[in-house]
Amino acid sequence: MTPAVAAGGPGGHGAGAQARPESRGERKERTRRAIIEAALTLCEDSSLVALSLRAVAKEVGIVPTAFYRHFDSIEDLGLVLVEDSFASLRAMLRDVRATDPQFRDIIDQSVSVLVEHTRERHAHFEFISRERRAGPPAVREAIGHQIELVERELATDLARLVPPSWTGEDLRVLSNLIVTLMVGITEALLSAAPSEETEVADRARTQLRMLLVGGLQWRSRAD
Amino acid sequence: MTPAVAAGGPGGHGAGAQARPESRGERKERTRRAIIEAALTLCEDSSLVALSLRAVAKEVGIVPTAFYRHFDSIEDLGLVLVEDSFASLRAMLRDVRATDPQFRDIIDQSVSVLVEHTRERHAHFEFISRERRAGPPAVREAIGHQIELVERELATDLARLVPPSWTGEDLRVLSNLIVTLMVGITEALLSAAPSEETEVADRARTQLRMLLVGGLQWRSRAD
DNA sequence: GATTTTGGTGAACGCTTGTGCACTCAACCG
DNA sequence: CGGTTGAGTGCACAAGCGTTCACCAAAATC
Repeated sequence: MTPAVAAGGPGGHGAGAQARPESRGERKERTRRAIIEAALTLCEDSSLVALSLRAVAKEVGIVPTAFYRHFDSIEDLGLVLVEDSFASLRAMLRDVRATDPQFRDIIDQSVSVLVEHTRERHAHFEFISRERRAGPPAVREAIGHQIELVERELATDLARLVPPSWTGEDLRVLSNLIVTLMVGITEALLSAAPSEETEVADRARTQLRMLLVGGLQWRSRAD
Repeated sequence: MTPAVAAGGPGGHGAGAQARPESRGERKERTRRAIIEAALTLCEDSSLVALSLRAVAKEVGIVPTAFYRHFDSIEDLGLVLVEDSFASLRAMLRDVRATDPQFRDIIDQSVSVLVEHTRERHAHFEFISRERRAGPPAVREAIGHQIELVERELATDLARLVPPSWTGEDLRVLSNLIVTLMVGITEALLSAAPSEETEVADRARTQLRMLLVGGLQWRSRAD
């Protein structure tokens, strides 16, 4: 028993080897998290579809069969990873929205937040970007669904920034355009060396400005 | 011997079993193509990193070891698939450029060409889209390099369409923006049901218009 | 304190995997 | 015609795979 779930890290926050009992539920949750983290790490340079249950188990330090106490299959695990990753993404969106809305330039702020979160939750963003197209069908679907939700939310946000003449369809088209570009920017950020990072970010700011100028003008001209 | 490379399909174009000799080189090329095609088909619903040499061999109808007569490894095969796929993409770009340049709307034409080629070379475009992020490192790099080349070519094309005040940097930023959007549109097209296809295409046209209006105006305003 | 629950164990199964090696036999070439 | 070449074969191996099953011991429950 007692799996080698190192999980948290070396220090923890209690130096003394106090070793308080730790309930069964806590322990289970701990190895569960360890499995999730191991999977995220291991599939980083391949894909979920190439990830083996045994490799995950070995990384965590449990026997392969113990895996089934937590997940039915790798695909099942994948769906949890989708949720986890989109939790990160939504945390980022919250940060974006939290920036002072009457600040001179929303774009500068948003890109900065994106850069920061991409660096901090690198594995999560890479996971989404990779499995969105290469993952098992169910995972691909789940990711697609989540992105669509984000798109819809952005559309309602945009409604407050554009002329009232815009239709819902117009909003969805622009929203989709922005999300598509943001995905592209994020992917560029992910495969950029640390030194190229600010270069990519600056380019992204310019591009978003180009896009917003066009998006807003396009419609008001067509009225 | 005599592998079961069905390759072409049932009918062929010569009904009589004339069976002319076929040189050794021809035969080798034929199974080589069969391997490439089989790999493209098999990794369609997973990824190169999950593709097994044996599965490819079985699909082609040869014994696993015969694979090595043509490729060193799956990754080696992958690099060939990259070249093949980008041959398709470049054929598309040629078609795009071939559309009458003084035609009223380049965008409408370009999207139509994109839709057509995406349908026709579905497997190639899916391959690029998937392996670009999920493939073996060498494959990812090769794809990234090819996309960068396309980006540069587009930049020189754009130079003839924008005010002469634009710098090379401006051109590259806009080019990158357009390519990023086109990649996004292609991916939307790939995962769209046939019935949604024209809807995605219409949206794409609107988005490209938004983007070009913004891109061109943004710079002339900043002068 | 006795009983049930349950996360983790370890051996075993039937497959698939990549790769090595000795082989065949038809196309090729001198 | 005789010798060489090389695409494809067939077997073998060790390693890895997902999954099964009976089992254990500690936590949880009664």
